[in-house]
Amino acid sequence: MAHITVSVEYGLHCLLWMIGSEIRPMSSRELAELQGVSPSFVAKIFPKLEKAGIVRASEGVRGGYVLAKPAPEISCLDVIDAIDGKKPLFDCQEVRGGCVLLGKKPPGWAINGTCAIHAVMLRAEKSMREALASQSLADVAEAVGRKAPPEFWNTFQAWVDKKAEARIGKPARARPA
Amino acid sequence: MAHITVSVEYGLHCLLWMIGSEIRPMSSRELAELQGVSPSFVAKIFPKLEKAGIVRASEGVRGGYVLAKPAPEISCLDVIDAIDGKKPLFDCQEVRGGCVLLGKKPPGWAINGTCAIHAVMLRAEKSMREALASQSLADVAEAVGRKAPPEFWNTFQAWVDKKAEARIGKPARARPA
DNA sequence: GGAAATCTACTCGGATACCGCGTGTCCGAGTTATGGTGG
DNA sequence: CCACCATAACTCGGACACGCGGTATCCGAGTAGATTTCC
Repeated sequence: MAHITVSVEYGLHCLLWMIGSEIRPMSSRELAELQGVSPSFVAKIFPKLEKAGIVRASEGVRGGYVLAKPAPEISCLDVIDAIDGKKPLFDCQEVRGGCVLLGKKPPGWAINGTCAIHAVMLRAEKSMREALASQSLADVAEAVGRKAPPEFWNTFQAWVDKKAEARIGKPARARPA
Repeated sequence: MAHITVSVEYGLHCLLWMIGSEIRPMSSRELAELQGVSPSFVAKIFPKLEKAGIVRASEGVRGGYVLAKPAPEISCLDVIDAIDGKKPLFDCQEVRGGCVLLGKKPPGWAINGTCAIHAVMLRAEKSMREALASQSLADVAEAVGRKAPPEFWNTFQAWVDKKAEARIGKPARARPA
């Protein structure tokens, strides 16, 4: 298990597919099927992205999710914090205050301010977060687009259109009984 | 639970206490008692530090651990990797290869090279590791020493000496039967 | 022919099990220093 | 007085349970669209 979870990975991949599809919402089921991952799991991720203001949900038979902001304004860090909940790199246990030499009531110099070890971790965490914040969804999408051949996007668009059409024209068919 | 574990925290705190005590080894029990943490847990950590070449173990009744290198040559990153085992920040599941549009045998352009999302994570991980590698045990110890009053170190030395004396003069007393 | 009601299938959203890693504890093997014993 | 030996307590080192967070799944509430029916 790594610090950045699989949920974040799925979320980022989904968001990349959603770029350019701001008009026609994509459902969590479509996104899951497209990538060959568990639909239930993907469905669990998106409510978090919606609460964070990264995507906007629309309900109903032709509903789904749409990016709530332009891709350049969504950073990887935003997605990570939205899904994993801003969990810290390091959880200081305040060991310094438990030293037997300090007694039950440690003096101020021992517990005031930030623990020196914690400070190192905070600096490292800041570097990490800055690196993640500097990369937007658009940046990542551009890197992906540089590799895929142009024809692939036509194939993708055709797949989306086919799925969109399959969602209409079926309801209220001949009554079972 | 955070990415950097409590084991690392305990290990770093112990190593800080060991600086300057290169002659008289400190046992894992002493280090635990000094800080008011579980002796069993501390004892579980040190074998990893020894295998990584950070500390040197000596056995027997007056045994214990000693820093294997000068404090300025031990970085926080060394300790983290030694205890937590160089676990990555992000574990890429290669989602890109599972896209249904690519079929069972994805073309080379889709799976060659590093996944774009993975690349972002690797850059962030590199930044984090560099920040951790730039801080040595000596640096952290200096930050701690700047806060503690000089008298405190005398108290600490006295405590160590008392513990060292308590370890001798007891074995082989009058036979029970 | 037009408009309202109904019905279906789809959507989101949260609540519920399973599993693996980290935390915490314990016990066994080996070694060193001590104290006594014999020469 | 010196060298040897047995003893005991301490050390390290790895193997064994408990609990929490992440992964994966399922089911219920609500909504938009299409069909059907009635005027």
